[in-house]
Amino acid sequence: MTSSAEPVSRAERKKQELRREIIDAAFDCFAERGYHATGIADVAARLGIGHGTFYRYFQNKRDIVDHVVDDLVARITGALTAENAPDAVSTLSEYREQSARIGEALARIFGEDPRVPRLLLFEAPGIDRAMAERILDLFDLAAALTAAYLSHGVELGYLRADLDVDNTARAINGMILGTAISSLRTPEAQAAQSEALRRVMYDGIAARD
Amino acid sequence: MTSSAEPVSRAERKKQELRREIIDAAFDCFAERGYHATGIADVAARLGIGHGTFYRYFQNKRDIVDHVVDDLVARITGALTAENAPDAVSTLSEYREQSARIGEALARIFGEDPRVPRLLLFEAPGIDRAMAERILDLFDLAAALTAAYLSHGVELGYLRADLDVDNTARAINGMILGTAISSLRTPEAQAAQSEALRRVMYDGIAARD
Amino acid sequence: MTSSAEPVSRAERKKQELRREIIDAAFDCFAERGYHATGIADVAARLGIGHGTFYRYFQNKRDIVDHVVDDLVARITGALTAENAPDAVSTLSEYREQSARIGEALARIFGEDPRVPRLLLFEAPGIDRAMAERILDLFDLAAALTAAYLSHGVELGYLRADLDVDNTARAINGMILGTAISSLRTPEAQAAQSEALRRVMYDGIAARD
Amino acid sequence: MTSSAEPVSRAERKKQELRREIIDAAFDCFAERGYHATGIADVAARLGIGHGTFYRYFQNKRDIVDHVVDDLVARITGALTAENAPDAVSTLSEYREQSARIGEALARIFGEDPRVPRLLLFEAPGIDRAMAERILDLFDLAAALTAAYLSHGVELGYLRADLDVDNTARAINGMILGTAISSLRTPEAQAAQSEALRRVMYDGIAARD
DNA sequence: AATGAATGAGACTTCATTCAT
DNA sequence: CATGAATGAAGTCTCATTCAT
Repeated sequence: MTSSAEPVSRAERKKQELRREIIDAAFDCFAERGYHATGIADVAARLGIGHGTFYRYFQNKRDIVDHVVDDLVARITGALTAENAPDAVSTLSEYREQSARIGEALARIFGEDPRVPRLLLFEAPGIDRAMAERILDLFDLAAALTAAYLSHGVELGYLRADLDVDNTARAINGMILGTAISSLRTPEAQAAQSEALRRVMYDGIAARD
Repeated sequence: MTSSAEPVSRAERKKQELRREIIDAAFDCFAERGYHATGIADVAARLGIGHGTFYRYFQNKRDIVDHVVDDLVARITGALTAENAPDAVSTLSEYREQSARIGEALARIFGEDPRVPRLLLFEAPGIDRAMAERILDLFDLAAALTAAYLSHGVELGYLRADLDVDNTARAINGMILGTAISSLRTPEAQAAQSEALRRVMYDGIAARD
Repeated sequence: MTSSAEPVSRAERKKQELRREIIDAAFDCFAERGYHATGIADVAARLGIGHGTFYRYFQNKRDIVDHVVDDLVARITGALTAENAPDAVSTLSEYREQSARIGEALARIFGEDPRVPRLLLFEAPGIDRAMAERILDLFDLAAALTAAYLSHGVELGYLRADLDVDNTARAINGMILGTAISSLRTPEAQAAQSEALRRVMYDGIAARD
Repeated sequence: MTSSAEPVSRAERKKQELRREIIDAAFDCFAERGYHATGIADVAARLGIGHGTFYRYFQNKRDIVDHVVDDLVARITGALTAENAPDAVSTLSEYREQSARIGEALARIFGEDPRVPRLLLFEAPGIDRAMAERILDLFDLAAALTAAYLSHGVELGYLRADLDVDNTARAINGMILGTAISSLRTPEAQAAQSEALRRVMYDGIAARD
């Protein structure tokens, strides 16, 4: 069987490879110097390609940042949906474990590469109204996801019966957001912050009598 | 006594007035069209002044956005420190009331003018590394402030004795942040979100037996 | 009376002056090197101004060529309508004289500066569909004008009664056009060509018995 | 006898065929969108060939337009020289018939495909100084041709003895040119214009007593 | 003090052409 | 022989900033 008989030719694969490299290089540049301070020439130079080549792969500068964000979103949702489904747990302690796992997954993504939250939270929203909306969409999506987890818990009785799932979901996601932002400066505090987050989340801060 | 004899002359007052108007106009523009999409000419045109005049009041384009942020920060801290001090309360219910008041104050600022959170959270961080740091400074400041409230509560015994005040403060502020961002799209949900926030904050989401 | 009291300030006059200089420089460049081979930088350099200045006076490159054409059209129509009206003549010999005058006026414009026909006939039509239409409009206008002269002659009886004025007008204008094009190469033949043109126009080429 | 033994191999014929198709496609594109707005890729795409292939048949973009013009010129001269020679007529009425035939042939070419005059008169001259000269050469050639017809008529006595053949030739050709241009907008007027043209040409516009 | 005309650095983008496959 | 990926020169246009009036 020759390689030319394969559905994806070597040339095609190489093309996809370069496409990916451009996305990665653009991510590097945008995260490092910011979207507006980055020129197409910078992205191209980082790869050692001509800047005309960039335009063979992406429509324009605005185009690629969408793909960069696509990529990050895929990375995050991939990590989250990997092994955790809302209905995979049935007790509070299982839920705690699950949320710890989720927290760890997020911590890994955000903590290991602070450029991810930097680009998503600090760079992207300022690019454009459209991009700001995309980020807000992401928040909405995350809220819906978290709300599903909460609903499941309310149904099974291990979460408060009177929980306002939607708004509580947003509050919890806000805590995650706060952690992500904090980790931009103090990535070493990640673990403690996750712990504090879960403590608040489950039990609140009020003293119990 | 003539006005010219006063320490602040009429001309000086007028200058300060225009300075303020420029800041306000810049805020309007930046929030409306974004920092990069706004030209100095836009700001000047909004005031009906020549754009050369701008440079008699501010060093450059980058300069003014600092002042705009100064202004917003002052507005927020002013609202917060107005009547609430960490040591003004001594019981849990008083604390709940106080945090409700603070929440209302924040809601007023963020909810009444969504351009405030939009500029602070969506525009500013993407301008510059320096500006991003300023925003992170703000988060740190807010964390310290919140931590002070929590410490006070721990000392007086109405909050958990084992509270990790610093990290918990960041988690709580994250919830506020989440509320602020949500209110960009659904300002009408403000009250419910504040309520949910406080519910999580004090009691968590876990069912009590 | 101070100059500032005048309706047109010195600054305003200077602005109009530069505007005119830019149009002239653009005309020079377009006629010399062609529209597409001319860069805005070339036009600016010819005047010793920054190329950014150009954009203070004209929207873009396409914009100015319209003004250049406006200018040439005004020059031509100005020369034509100066002293000649269709109803100013009443006999054939007067008409011959009038057409000789018109021919001389056109010869002066086209012959003295071959760049005028070059730009109007050789450069402009290839710029754009819109510009080509403009040039065709000019031909239509010229045809209407010539037709008016012919109609007058038919009415007064010194031109053939059965003249197809519209199509004959186009034929005559074609001869003028041919003369203009010929003069691009052999300007010295202008007079002889005009003479031959008028000879054909009035009497045709057929021998008379 | 196999085809490979023939002086022009099948491969060679195929090559010539594609060459011709490229010229035609280029003509289509240039006439449709203009020379400068047409990219080599457009021409190639119209044929479904790779745009690299173009360069195996033509030196460069400038090269092909020369061939396109060659082609059009051949088409026109072919139609003109087909059956009409200056010395084929010997009386005025025969000459009238001959010029009617020539006029019809031109009308067929220009009228049936307005892209021919459009490219020759509106696109080509603006491409280049060299191309403008080529078009002027064409006018000169046409003038010489027409002059030959006129000379013949003068010699045989059916045209005015004192005819300035060269300049009259240019005047007549100008009328043809005017007709061609007019037919860009009103192709339906072709016949009437040709008639008016011939009327002027032979008898002029002046009334006869 | 206010103005806005002038400036030019600099960014994006296109596309004719080359050349390795 | 055909292809199309890569290239970079070149051109258009914007806009922050300066400075003479």
